Amino acid sequence: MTAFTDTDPQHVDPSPGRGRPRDPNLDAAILHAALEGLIEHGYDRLSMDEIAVRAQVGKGAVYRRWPSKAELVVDAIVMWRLARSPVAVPDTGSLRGDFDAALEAMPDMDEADGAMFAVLLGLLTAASRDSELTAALDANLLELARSTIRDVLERAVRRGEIEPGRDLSLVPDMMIGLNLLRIVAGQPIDREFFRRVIDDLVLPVLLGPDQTTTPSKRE
Amino acid sequence: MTAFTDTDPQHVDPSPGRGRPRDPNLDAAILHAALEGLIEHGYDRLSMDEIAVRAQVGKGAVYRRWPSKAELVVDAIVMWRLARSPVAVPDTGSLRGDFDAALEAMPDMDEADGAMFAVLLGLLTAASRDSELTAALDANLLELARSTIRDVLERAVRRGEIEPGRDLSLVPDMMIGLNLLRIVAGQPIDREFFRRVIDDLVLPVLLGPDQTTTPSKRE
Amino acid sequence: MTAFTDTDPQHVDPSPGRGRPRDPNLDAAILHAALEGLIEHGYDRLSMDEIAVRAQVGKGAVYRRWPSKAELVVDAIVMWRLARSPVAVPDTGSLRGDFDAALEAMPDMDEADGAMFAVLLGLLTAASRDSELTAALDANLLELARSTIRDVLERAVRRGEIEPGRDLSLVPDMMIGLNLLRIVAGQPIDREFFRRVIDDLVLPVLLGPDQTTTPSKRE
Amino acid sequence: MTAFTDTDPQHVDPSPGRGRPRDPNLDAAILHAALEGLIEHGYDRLSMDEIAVRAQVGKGAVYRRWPSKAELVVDAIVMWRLARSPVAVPDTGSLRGDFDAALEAMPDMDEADGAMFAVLLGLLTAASRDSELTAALDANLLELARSTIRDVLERAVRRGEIEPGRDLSLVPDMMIGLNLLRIVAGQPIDREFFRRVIDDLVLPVLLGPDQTTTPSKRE
DNA sequence: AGCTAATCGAGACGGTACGTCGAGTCTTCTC
DNA sequence: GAGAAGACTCGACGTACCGTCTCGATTAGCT
Repeated sequence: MTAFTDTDPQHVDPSPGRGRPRDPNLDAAILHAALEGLIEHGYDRLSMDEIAVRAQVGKGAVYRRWPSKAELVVDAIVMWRLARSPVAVPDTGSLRGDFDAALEAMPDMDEADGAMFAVLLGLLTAASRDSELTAALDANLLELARSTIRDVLERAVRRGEIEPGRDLSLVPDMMIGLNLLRIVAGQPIDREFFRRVIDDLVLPVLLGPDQTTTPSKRE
Repeated sequence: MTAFTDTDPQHVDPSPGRGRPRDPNLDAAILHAALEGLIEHGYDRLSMDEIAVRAQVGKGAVYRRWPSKAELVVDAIVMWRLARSPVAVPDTGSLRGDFDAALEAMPDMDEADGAMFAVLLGLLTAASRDSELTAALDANLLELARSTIRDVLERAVRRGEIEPGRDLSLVPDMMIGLNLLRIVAGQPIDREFFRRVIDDLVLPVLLGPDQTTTPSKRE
Repeated sequence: MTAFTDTDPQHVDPSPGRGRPRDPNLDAAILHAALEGLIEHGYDRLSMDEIAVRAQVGKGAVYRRWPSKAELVVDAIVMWRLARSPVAVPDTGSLRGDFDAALEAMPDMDEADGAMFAVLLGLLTAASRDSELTAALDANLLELARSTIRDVLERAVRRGEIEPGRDLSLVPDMMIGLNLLRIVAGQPIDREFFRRVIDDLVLPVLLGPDQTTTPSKRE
Repeated sequence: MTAFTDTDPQHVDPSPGRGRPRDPNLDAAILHAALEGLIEHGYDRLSMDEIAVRAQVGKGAVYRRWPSKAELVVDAIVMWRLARSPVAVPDTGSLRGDFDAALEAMPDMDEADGAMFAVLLGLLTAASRDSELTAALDANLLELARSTIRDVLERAVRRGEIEPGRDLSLVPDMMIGLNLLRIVAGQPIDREFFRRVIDDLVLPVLLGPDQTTTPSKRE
């Protein structure tokens, strides 16, 4: 189940010599069919038969590439995610500037994106029983967001805007977690919300005094 | 589909008088059977037939009360949540004291709880297409956690520990969101983690200087 | 299961003293409802719930009178049968005259009758696993027809039209069997057919020479 | 619903190139499983699930071939009937000799056959609402018996044993009808009964004087 | 009049079968 | 060999029906 960690969605091409080679167009066709179905029906109501029909492909071709519906759908979402954003935030010279730049670069959510978020959540949770799937999603989606934020923070530390000793490891997760909650509650993730997160939570944490000098009692 | 918003899990009693009334014991029996099955197998592998057999009940009795597996399971989880904790945090006289008390009152997660969280999350996702279901889960589970935290914060404001003008509306969601993320990632929610959230994020935000006096530029 | 042999469809009225007496109107209402449903849907598709609703009666009232759907339907058909024909063939003074009279007295089959025959057959066959039910149908429906024919034959024997020693026991069954076959094959039972049966089969058998003097070899 | 009239029980093979062809072994396996269950439990108590399990087949494979339980069972009975007897009666040189030969060739009814007859009858009834089904049963079962008897009669006419002008069309139906009645009444169809039918009814009709010269009055 | 008991309509109950649908595998023929 | 097509097993789904049971509300006879 190494599918998710590969940048390339398709799996090993075992013996490149003998026989008819796989049609590379089919990978994309299947992923797009999965994505469309996902947006229309959600994970549960999406059937592999429908994906195959949509992609004008036999079910064999699908299962030759992905071992299960769950994993196909994960790859479909990863593809969607990768195609969506540059992810890299430019260095503007200041922490707040970086956040402002990120906000401005943030794409407007259209309807499909909203549906996609819902689906994504669905996947995360459907995956919660399957540790490999969870790990894969974590690596591909959550880590992607985490590292983007981490980059911004590290630059600020290097600039001296943030005290060097601070443990900032929870900050990215805080931001991601808040977004997750918005998705769960069915609320939109827009610039307005993001700005409040930055102003009311992130900047106070980063720029405020270090509270760890007077920690709560430990047992 | 007003089922979820009722405190009482069973639905409308259409014409009270005519005909044999529903056996109220069955509601509980079915919910418990659903919960047991949920913990053992997870949402996908749980079958309505099994629930009926476990509860020593005909399938008709189940479908007379809940129109689908998903909605039954939602109610089962709501019941589980409600039965689990009073959630009220005692007033210790200080913000940090309240948090410490909450940490200590926090129940140890046993295996069933872990499974339950996973299931719960699974449900959130299954619900993401059904706005009523989402709303119900939100109202019953998320709001419950939110209000608990809000109480603690409001007490601190009244005591003068937190500056009165601060917008604290995001703080509860921040804490909940971080937990959600842990669940998604399959990591445990233990006291250690919670303490870090409080020390590294919550207290700095609450007790630090108000950053909103120098907000990021607004377009 | 003495239901079928009673002229009166309802069963024993055990203790005529205490308690509210059964509403005698319901017997007929239920039987008619059963009959209507039978004609509309056939035996299999007819449900006890529907009968109860049609008769504006609780299911309890039905099962208080008949122990099962099969037996209710049998009684419904017996009722229909009894209400339909005088059955007695007048003595015209000659065998052929009696048959002619029977033919003329024979009611025209309307559409409902056709459906009824089909249902009747259905019942006969549905009953074939239940010996008591079979016996009841036999006694109530087949024997009714048998005895009518037997009367005509016995009169002819007394008149001397038929040789006294002949074994005529198969003749009624022959006539009934031919009708049964018509029903099975979905063909109408009309006067034309009946006349052919009488002319081509019954009269030759009754009036022809006794073949039993030269029987086929017995092993 | 042309299934029943086909000699071959399975239905149309829609496009005989594309896709995996239906496994022809399954047709037989399912039919035999149906037959076994039919004999053991009768029509009502026979379940499609049991048939599928017995045949080691998924329910899908059953419903892909037959649209309902009733129609599967009809085909199962047709198969049973076809496999049972060559039905041809040898030419012994005389009418009575032919009948004697038929009697001797007549297989002893074992228990399964008795059950089968009952089931068969049950099917006729279930079929009585569905004219196509009725027609199919007629063609496959009744006509088979009719033609066998007709052969014997035609030979006798050719030999001159029976007057050439006689309308003998009712004779086969008379014999079949009597058997049908026996089945309905739950009585055995044995050689003794059959001999009485031949001696007391069939031979008198065939060899006696033609009564049609003095028919009953026509209106 | 009160008491007892069986009735009534209504509808919930356990159980069981129905016919459908989905996941993942296998098998045919064609390219 | 890969490709489309579609049959295969397995198992859950939600529905419908049977025959029973349980409500509150009648409706009699008996005290």
